[in-house]
Amino acid sequence: MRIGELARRAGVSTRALRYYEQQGLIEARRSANGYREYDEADLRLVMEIRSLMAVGFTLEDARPFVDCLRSGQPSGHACADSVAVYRRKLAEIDADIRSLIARRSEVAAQLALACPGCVLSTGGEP
Amino acid sequence: MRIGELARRAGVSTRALRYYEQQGLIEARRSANGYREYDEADLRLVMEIRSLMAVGFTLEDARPFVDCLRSGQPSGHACADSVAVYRRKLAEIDADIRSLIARRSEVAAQLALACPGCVLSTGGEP
DNA sequence: CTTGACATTGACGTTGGCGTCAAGGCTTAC
DNA sequence: GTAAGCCTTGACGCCAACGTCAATGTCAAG
Repeated sequence: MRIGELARRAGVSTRALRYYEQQGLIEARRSANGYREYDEADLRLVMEIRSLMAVGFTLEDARPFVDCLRSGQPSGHACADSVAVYRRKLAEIDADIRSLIARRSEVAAQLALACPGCVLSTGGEP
Repeated sequence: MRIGELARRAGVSTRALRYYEQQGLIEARRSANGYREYDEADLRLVMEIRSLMAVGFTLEDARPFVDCLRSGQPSGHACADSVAVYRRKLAEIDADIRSLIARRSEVAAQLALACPGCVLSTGGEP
């Protein structure tokens, strides 16, 4: 398939696909007229990238998963590097959550000073 | 005082101060040679900005607080606009926390699939 | 033949909050 | 006079992940 079809099927823009290629995440063979040609394996790569980005991974974070799939593994998280990224991202997310909770309490305290009673009506912590 | 002293006392760069001025957050009168001249009130403005940024506010978020102080209020959160920003930011932070927690559980689930036992050793949620 | 839908590369724009030169002017101390 | 240390404006760089435009090529259908 060509880039437009891959984009539609993967739910991304053609620009994004060219960008992924530029970043070395995906490759395409070229047909005689210079058009990129993709197959079903490429679609799986792009879907893997998008599902990882959907949970907050960067393209660099996604790279080991893509490499894993391209190395012939049936799933992107079957490789040690991918698992390492999972663990690192989990730690990052935990740190972010802790930081946000700390900020929340600081802001809530300031709001309580500025407008007693306002904090109670905001709905509280999740 | 001139820009260098204000920068030192506020703990910011001179570049940051010029940027705040460009964004209309602070003003400076000019001495005969064209140098910016600041007073203690300006120092308070900059400290207000920094303390807000320290808890994740953008410069735009800080604007109502600065306007409040410049209007003669003794504290930046004494105005209705400031309180509104506090409430909005609290809601934003809450949404961010919820989103991060959702991502965390998705990533943890993927990690559990990829490497059973890994999740338990990461320390758990905050 | 031409229209239209596809494709190509290249390059600039976006967002926020500055960092980092560049090229020069002012002031004071030696 | 000259070195040091302050200041000025202007302008490009950075980070991610593309969006968007430009100018052009390809190909099947009418």
